[in-house]
Amino acid sequence: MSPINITRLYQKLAKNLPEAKSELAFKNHFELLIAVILSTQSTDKTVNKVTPTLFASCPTPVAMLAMGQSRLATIIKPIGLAPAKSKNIINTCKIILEKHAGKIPGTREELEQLPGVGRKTANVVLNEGFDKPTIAVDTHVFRVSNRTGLAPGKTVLTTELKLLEVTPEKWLKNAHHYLILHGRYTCKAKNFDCQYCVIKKECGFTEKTNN
DNA sequence: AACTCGGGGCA
DNA sequence: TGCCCAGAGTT
Repeated sequence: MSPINITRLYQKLAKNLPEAKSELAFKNHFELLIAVILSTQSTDKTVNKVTPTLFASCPTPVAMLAMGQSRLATIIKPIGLAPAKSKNIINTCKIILEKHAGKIPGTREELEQLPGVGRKTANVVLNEGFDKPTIAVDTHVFRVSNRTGLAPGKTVLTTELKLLEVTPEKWLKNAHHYLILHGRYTCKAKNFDCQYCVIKKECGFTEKTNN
C-alpha cells in the first residue's frame, strides 16, 4: 500500500478552492464565539444574515444578558434551532461574566464548559480566534478524511487527531475549509462523481460506486 | 447509540 | 415538496 501524497492533496485543493476561508463576520473574540455557536447545523452565510443586527445591539455579554433569551430567540430565528441556541448563548454569557471576567477563554477545556460549545465549535474558536493548531471536524471533513484515506478514524475525535498528525503545518490553518468545501461540492455523501475530482490521483478511494 | 431540535439549501 | 444536514445536549 502506498501512502497518499498529503502535501500534494492539499496543494491541489488549495488551487481549486482559493476562496476556502471562514466567511463568518466578527470583530472580536466575543462575536466570534457567538457566531460559531450560531453556526451549529447552519452555514456561515446564513449566520451572517443576523449577526450584524445582533452585535449592533449586543456587543458584549452584559448587553446580551440585558437583551434576554426571548428577544434573542426572535432575532436569530432565521438561523434555526433558535430556542436551544438562545438559551445556550445566555447561559454562556453568564459563565463568561462570572468565571472569566467577561473575557472569552482561550483553552479547549474552558471553551467546552460553555453551553452550546462542543469539540467542533471549540476547535473553530481556537483556530480563528487564538491561532491554535486545531482542525474542526464536522460530518463533511469526517467523510472526506475517511473516504480518501487522508485520516481514517472510527470516530470524529480519532479522525481529528489523525488529521493533526498528518497535516503539514503550512496547511493547518485552513485544512478545515479545504476539506469541508471539497466534501460539500465534490466528495458529497451521496451522488458524488469522482470524474470531476481534482485529487482523484491522491485519493485512496477505489470503489467508484457512484449514484 | 439513538433521538431531537428547525430553518436553509437543494434536487 | 421532500430530503438532508457547516452538531450539541439529553436520555
